Amino acid sequence: MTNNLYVYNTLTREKERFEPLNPPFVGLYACGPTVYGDAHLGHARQAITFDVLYRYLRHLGYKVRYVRNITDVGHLENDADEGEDKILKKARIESLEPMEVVQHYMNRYHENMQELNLLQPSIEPRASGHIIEQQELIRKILDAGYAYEVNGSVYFDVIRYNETNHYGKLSGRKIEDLLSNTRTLDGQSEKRNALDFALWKKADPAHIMRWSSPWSEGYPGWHLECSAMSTKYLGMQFDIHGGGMDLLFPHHECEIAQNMAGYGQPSVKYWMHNNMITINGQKMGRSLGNFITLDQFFSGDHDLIDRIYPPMAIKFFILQAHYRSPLDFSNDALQGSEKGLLRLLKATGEIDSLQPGPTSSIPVNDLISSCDKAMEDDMNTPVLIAHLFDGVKWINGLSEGRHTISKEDLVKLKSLYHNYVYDVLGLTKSEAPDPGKGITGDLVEMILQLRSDAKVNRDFETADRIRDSLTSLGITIKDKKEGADWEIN
RNA sequence: GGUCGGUUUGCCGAGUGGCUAGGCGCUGGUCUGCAAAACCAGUUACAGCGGUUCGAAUCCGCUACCGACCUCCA
Repeated sequence: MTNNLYVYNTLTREKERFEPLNPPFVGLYACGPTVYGDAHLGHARQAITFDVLYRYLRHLGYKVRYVRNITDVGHLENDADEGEDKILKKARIESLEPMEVVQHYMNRYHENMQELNLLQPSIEPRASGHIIEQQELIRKILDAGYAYEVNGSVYFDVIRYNETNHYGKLSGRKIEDLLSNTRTLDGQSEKRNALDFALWKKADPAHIMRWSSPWSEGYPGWHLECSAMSTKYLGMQFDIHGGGMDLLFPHHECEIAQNMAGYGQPSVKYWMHNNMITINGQKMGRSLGNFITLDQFFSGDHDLIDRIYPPMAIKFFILQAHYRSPLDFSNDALQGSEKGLLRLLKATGEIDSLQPGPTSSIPVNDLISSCDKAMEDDMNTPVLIAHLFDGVKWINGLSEGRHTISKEDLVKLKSLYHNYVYDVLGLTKSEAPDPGKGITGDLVEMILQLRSDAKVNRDFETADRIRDSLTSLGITIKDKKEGADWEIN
């Protein structure tokens, strides 16, 4: 199988030709959420980025196993030996069993992902279900001499590892710099070095989430689950590992170290990272408290949001920026995206009703190759979308008889839009609550019929009065040739 | 402080040496009883200074400003 796909590999900081280890199979692992709160716009970007990659690889003909984990064990609030597990904290605040918290937010996450029309991953492993695998990896790392046990906790020996490997090769750091910049935190006495990170933590008496192990009753370290689960489901070596840029260091750096130490080989061929979403120029994040959840977008229930934004508008907004660029949230930008999306979807739907002619007045093949090239160039969705908009002008022109298209080209054009708009980008017509049903809809239809009658009688005064009244009620009339359409604002 | 990245037209956002990115907005037009919607057209910017080059938003240097990571974070 051949392709011309190039992806930016964080490891080499270059765009590299994508060549799977075992074609036609592709292993894709993406870091999913820690389920202790509602998903926000940043989660959407991560999920959308790798959903499009998954869809695109499938479109190219690969058989992809897409693994996206759910972190349900919880991490500590900071890297010291104290702090509180986030899920535990949430459970305490909400008076729930930790697994109730996990289940609740996991369900909500899945709902949001479905609303964004994302495909379900092939496997969605949970950290809590892979304690044994994680312990086995700890055993391997201990046996290899890259970890040590202290008081029932096991730590990764970064200094030792760095003697034969480069700790920091993914994030472009040198261990000397890291050492000189490490902050002194309390409670690090157990570690030989501040850079060392936990593989297993002994649980203090108040810690509810705990499992038995050869070292202590405790819980796995913060970076271990991804190493253990990616290996279990994708093998010792796999093609792509993705996640948000904020996971680059230390999370992914630690993963690399764990895999090298435990399995003796690098696990990932291409590391891909999506950039952050910013709000007023600053990263949107849970720890910064400046995030807007997806449900808040969908319901319009947030001070910074002017109105309701349907899931597809959010998705299109994200796709109109390249995944490696930061993307700044604003109401204007979001509203612009929504309008553009409607235009694109409308034209895409119109292709089905186009009639072919003897010849084409538009270069369909050029459009196809431009679209293909955009995606091949590190999944450049904004450029792809720009080309699709060029085609929208043509489609409209075809509808209005300003252009002609051959039968052969029409088939190509149709499959181009279906492939990219629906299959690869995963856009759908927004499933807005249909106002055309129920008594409200019937009433509006009845009123519009009265107006229509008035128009036929050239009683425009009455017709306009009806329109003005409806407008003041927040109902917009859209007169068309076939009759009036309407929508509630 | 260290490392990395960014500064593009009213807004969002592509683009890496010469050719209009695109979307939204705005302006004009077509259609329509009028308006809206829809469609069409127009809307040429690249932080500052210096350098390389026949030619730079695009390469190099400096300055200013912004951000990310360095602690959990998509």
